[in-house]
Amino acid sequence: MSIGRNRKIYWRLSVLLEKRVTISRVAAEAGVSKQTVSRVVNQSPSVSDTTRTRVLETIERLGFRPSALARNLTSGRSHTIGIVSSDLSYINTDLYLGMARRAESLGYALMLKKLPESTPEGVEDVLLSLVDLHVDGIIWGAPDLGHNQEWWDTERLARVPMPIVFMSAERRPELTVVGFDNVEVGQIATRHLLSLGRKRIGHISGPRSWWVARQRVDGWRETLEAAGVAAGEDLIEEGDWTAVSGQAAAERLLDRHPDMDAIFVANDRMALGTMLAAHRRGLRIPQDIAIVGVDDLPESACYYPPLTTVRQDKRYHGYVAITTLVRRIEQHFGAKTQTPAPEHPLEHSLIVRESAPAA
Amino acid sequence: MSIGRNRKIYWRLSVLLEKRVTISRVAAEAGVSKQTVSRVVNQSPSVSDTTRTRVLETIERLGFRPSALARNLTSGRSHTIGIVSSDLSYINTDLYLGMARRAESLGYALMLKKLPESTPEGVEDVLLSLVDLHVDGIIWGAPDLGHNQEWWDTERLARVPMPIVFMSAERRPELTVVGFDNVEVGQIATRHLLSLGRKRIGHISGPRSWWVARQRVDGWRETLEAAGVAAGEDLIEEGDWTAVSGQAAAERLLDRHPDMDAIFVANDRMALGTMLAAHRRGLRIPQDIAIVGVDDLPESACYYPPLTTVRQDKRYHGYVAITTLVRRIEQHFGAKTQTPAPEHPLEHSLIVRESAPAA
DNA sequence: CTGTTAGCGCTTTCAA
DNA sequence: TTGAAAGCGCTAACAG
Repeated sequence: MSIGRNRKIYWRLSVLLEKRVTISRVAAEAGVSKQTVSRVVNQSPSVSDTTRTRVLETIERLGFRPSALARNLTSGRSHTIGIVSSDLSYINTDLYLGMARRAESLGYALMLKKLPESTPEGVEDVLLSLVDLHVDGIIWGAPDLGHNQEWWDTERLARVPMPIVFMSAERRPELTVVGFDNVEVGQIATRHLLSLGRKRIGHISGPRSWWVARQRVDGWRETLEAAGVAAGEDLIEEGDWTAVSGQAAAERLLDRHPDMDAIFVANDRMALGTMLAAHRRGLRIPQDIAIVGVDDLPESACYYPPLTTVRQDKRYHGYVAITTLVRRIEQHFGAKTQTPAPEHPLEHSLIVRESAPAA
Repeated sequence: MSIGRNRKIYWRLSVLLEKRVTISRVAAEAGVSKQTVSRVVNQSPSVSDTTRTRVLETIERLGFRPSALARNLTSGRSHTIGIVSSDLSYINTDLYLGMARRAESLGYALMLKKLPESTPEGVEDVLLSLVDLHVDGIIWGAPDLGHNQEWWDTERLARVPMPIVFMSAERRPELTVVGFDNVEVGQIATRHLLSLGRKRIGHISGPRSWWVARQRVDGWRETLEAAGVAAGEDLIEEGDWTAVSGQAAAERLLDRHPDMDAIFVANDRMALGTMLAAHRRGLRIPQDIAIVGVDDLPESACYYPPLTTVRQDKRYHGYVAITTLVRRIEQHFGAKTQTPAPEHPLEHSLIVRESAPAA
C-alpha cells in the first residue's frame, strides 16, 4: 500500500459515515478502470506517471482506503497473525511490545486468542477459529499447554494449514521453536551461587509441566553435580510462578533444610515470595541466604534487597518470534522477497544485585 | 454459527491443505443451493428438518467451516474488536483476561494495536488501519494519550465510523468511558492513613498527564483538606508508574520532608520503590512511615512488608468495557437482540496489610 | 501501459 | 421452504 500518509486522508474519513469509498468510485472519478487504481495502490510499475498522478490525486481527494477484508478474500492472505495464549502469563508487556513492533513493521496485524481454561477441546476450537479468520500464521504462546503431552503430534500439526511458531517449547525437528536456552539459565544462576562459596543450594522451580521449568531444574542439577554438590529432589520445591506460591515453596524448603545458604528461584516473582519467607524467619539476605531469580522484571531492582537475576530479553524474543514466523509465512505463500533472519540468537545475562552480590 | 462442536470436524481440517471447503461444495454434495446451506449455518428457522439434517451431515462430513472473511465482506460487520494501547501498561493480564473472556462469550475476536510512540500522527494511522480491517468497535486502552489534550474533539470523534469505548478517560458527555472512580480511590487510601493517626501524609502520583493520576491526587488532597491537614504541592512527587521512578520520587519526598509519617502511592509498583527508599533510610514500615498503594497486584502481598492497597477489579473492568462496547455495536448495527448491561458499577476496596495495618 | 472478464466465499434480495 | 441472481470490494489472468 503506497497511499501517502497525508493526514488529509483522515479528514476525508467522514465519507465513511455515508458510504465507504471503494475502488470503483475512485476509478469512476479518475476516469480509469478499477484495475489501474489497484495497480497504483499496489505500486505496480506499469502505470504511466500521468495516470498515476491523477489516480493518486483522486484517492487523496476521496480519502479512499483499500478494504483489507476484500483484499484478503481475493489474495488469500490476511496479513494477520494469531497469537494464542492461556493468559498473559508468558506473554508479558515486553514480549508483546517486541512482537507488536516487529509485526507492524512487517505489515502484519495481531489477533489475540485466549485459550479457554486449558482443555484440549478448547484448543481445537481456538485453532479452528483462527483458521476461520484466515490468519496467515500462528504464534503459540502457551508454553504450558500441550507441548510435551505429545498433544502436538505430527498428525495434528500437519492439519493446521498455516505456519506455527512455538514459544519456548521442547525442541523437536518438526516444530519451529523460538526460545531461550533455559538449561543455560539454570547453569548461570547456579554457578554464580557456587562462586559465592555456597554449598547448600536449593531450587524453587516453576510447574514441572512446563518445559522451561524443567530446563531450569536441569541446569541447576547439572551444575551442582559437576561441582560435586548435593542436588537431590529434596532440594527442590515447585511453585506456579506467582509470588505467593514462591513464598509457600520457600517455607517448605526452609522447613526441610534450615541450613540452606542459597536458593535459585525460577522466576523473579517467586523470588519475591522467597525473600519474604526469608525475612519472616529472620534470615539475612544475602549473608544467611543468597537468592537468584530469573527475568529481570523492572521491579526486581526495587525488591528488598534488590534481586540478582538472570535477564532475558523478552522484547527481542518477540522480535525473533515474529520474524521467524513471517519468514515461514513468506515461503508458505512463495513470496519473492524474503525477510532476513534475525541476527543474534536469544541470549541472557546475569544481573548482579544485593540479594547475591559478587564475591 | 451453530455447527456442532464435534471434534470430528477437526479431523476433516486436512482438506484445507488441498482446498478450502466452501459453501458451494457443501451445497453441491448435499444437493441443495448455497442459500439453503447458508440458512442452516445461520440457524434460519425456514428450513425443513429433513433438509437441515442432510446439510448438517454434509457439513460435518466435509469439515466445512464458514469463512469469517467472506462473511464479513458481505455482512459488513467483522465481529472483531480493536484494542488500542500504547504498551500493555494499562492493559494488564487481568484486564486482558476480563476482556478476552467476555469478547469470546459474545462472539467477538480481539485485534490488538500498539500506538507507535505516542505521536498524534501515529494515532491517526492506527485508527485508519482499524477502519481498514473493518473492526466493529474500538477499545481505547491508552489512558495517557490524547484525552485531555482535547485530541479527541467532537469533530474527530464523529469521523471514526464505529463505536469507541474509552478506558479511564476524563468523562465527557460525548465519550463512552468505562473506569473506576479514582477520586474515591485517593480518598479511601488517604482516609485510612488519617485513621491511623498520621499527620504528614505525602503522595507519589502517576504522570499528571494521566487523568487517573490527577484523580487520585484530587482524592488525596480533598481528604486531607477536609481533615484540616496540610496538602500542598510540596507533599507530592510524580513518578511514571514504574518501581524505580517510585523509589526516586520517594527519595525526593523524604529529602524534603524527613518528618513524613505516611505516603499514599498511586500504584503498587511505585509503592515497592517507595518501600525500598524507606528501608534505605532505616525507616521502619509502618512504625516510622506507613504506605498505601493502589492495584493489589498479586505480588503486593509478598512485598516486604506486605502492602496495604486499594484493590481494583481489573477483570471486571474488562468485562464491563467489552459489554458496553458490544451494546453500542449492536445498536450501531440495529440488532434485534440486546446484550444486557453490566449489573454492578466498578468498585474498589481497601486491602489492609502490614505496610499500613488497621489501627 | 490499460481495460475486460472472472472470480474469492458468502449474504441479501427477490421469486417461485 | 427453497433457489437464482446480484452483489460485497478487491485482485488475477488475460487480452489489447
